[in-house]
Amino acid sequence: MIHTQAPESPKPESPDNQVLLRGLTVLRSFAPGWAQQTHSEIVERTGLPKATVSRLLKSLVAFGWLSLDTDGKTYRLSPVLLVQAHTLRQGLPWLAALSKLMQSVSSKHSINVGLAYPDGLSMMYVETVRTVKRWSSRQIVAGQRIPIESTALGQAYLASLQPDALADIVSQIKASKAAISEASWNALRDEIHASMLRMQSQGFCFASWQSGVLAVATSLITPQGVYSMNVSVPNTQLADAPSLQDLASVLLEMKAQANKIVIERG
Amino acid sequence: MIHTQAPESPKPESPDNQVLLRGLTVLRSFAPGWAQQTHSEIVERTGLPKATVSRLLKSLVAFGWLSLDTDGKTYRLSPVLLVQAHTLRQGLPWLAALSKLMQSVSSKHSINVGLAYPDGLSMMYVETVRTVKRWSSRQIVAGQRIPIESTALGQAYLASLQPDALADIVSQIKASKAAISEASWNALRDEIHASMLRMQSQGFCFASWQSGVLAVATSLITPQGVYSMNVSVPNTQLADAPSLQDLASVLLEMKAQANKIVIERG
DNA sequence: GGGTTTGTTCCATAAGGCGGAACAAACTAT
DNA sequence: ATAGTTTGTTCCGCCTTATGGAACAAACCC
Repeated sequence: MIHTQAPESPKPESPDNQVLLRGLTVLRSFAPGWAQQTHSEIVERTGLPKATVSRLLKSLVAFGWLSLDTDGKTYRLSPVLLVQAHTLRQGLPWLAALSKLMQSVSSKHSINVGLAYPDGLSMMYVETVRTVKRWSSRQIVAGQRIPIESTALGQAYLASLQPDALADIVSQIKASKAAISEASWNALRDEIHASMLRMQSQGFCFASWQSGVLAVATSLITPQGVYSMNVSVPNTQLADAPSLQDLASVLLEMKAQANKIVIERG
Repeated sequence: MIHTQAPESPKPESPDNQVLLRGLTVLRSFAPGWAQQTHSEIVERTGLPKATVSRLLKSLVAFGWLSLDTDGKTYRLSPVLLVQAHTLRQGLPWLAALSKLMQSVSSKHSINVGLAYPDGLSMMYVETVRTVKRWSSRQIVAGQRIPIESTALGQAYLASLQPDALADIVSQIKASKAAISEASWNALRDEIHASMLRMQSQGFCFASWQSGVLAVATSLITPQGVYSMNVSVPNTQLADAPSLQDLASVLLEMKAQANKIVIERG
């Protein structure tokens, strides 16, 4: 039905489920920073025709995936989505036990602990435990995304990939960074490479340029895919601040126990 | 495209967006207790034809809304959904401040505090704060659903409805309770009625038959719809346990402050 | 090694999605 | 008030693409 498309159209790829894709695209357009949108904003952000968006919005509201404010203009995701989030967590059989482990590690060492999952070129936090004592400047909560290429969390995931998959992601990253200079691109590339080696030899990795925070991360392989865990502390100069080595040993100990949990609760 | 439908089909209502509806139906079939499903389970639970489900699953995985386990058989919601949940919360402008309020109330009085939103015939927790001290038997987390008609939380919501909307919901509840006796239905009906009167006169309500827990609730009206808040404690016989009146006054005080928050952050 | 369950691909048919344009309604600035 | 602008909905003929039974393939299980 791609009436828009140029007439040549040599049947490119997958003629699959236009309507569904478009509806989900609208749902996706509600991303962090765009939690509420009007019809015209959605039209602009998705690039879909006015009439189409109008129809989709009506359906999405009727089906209970979007809700309309009392002003009759502002759309936002329906709170019912939280049920899905709840179900999702419930379906990760090892998550409950791992979450407890993360909490005990966090409170024992007064460090922040996070579990993340890859999402495109980002890592997305699935579960986080912050210590109250050492307050971190940025709020870190489940669902939040951070760049994949410049964080320990992301590099730990990259290190788990097969060479071809890695090459694919790296080229995507490069494409997304068209603006940066060749030199800093090379630096980034080297950084990633070094992290991979460190993962292989020592089992963890860290990203040197995360400002204000000292963090190490490692991967966690589950039947549901590759996740990534980190521990971090604000990068203070306090005397009792843990060293990189301290963090790494805590992390590796936690990883060992996490692996056991994942295997038990498959 | 309703090839299935009986041939009469006098064009009943809305011929709107079949594919989208069906795709979302599949997503919805991942409900609490059904966090992971195979193709055939989905076919059975949704009632859709095999071929259709096959196509939809392929699309939903490709679009990143479902994920497939490494066994190639088990589908579950993609962790990326947590981004949507995060966005959703971010889009409730008053939620962050209200959450802080809830936490301070909870820790000050050692009680559990909850915020919920109606979802069909259930109330769904949007935010919960449990005290560590008095441990409640049931785990209460965001996304969890509880019946609307037999809880303080639900009755507080019902009390906010217009008469016709209320009648509609009540008849739905009755329909869903076809099995119960006329007598206990009448008892339930009276209970709801009494709660409504209590809401109007005193501003809060409670449900007497929630076992093991003493809870009071009230409504919270926002530009995004009517929410419902409760405070509760395990129903112990301890000497220092708060009375119903204690809870109610805490709740009403909290409601007053919550209303201010909602108005400020509209 | 036959029978059952599970899942994918085919294919002719026509249902239902498509989007430009016309229309309606709500703001805004004179 | 009034004209112009922005925002959103409905119409409608065209035709793409969703549809589901059936055939097929694969895994599973006595």
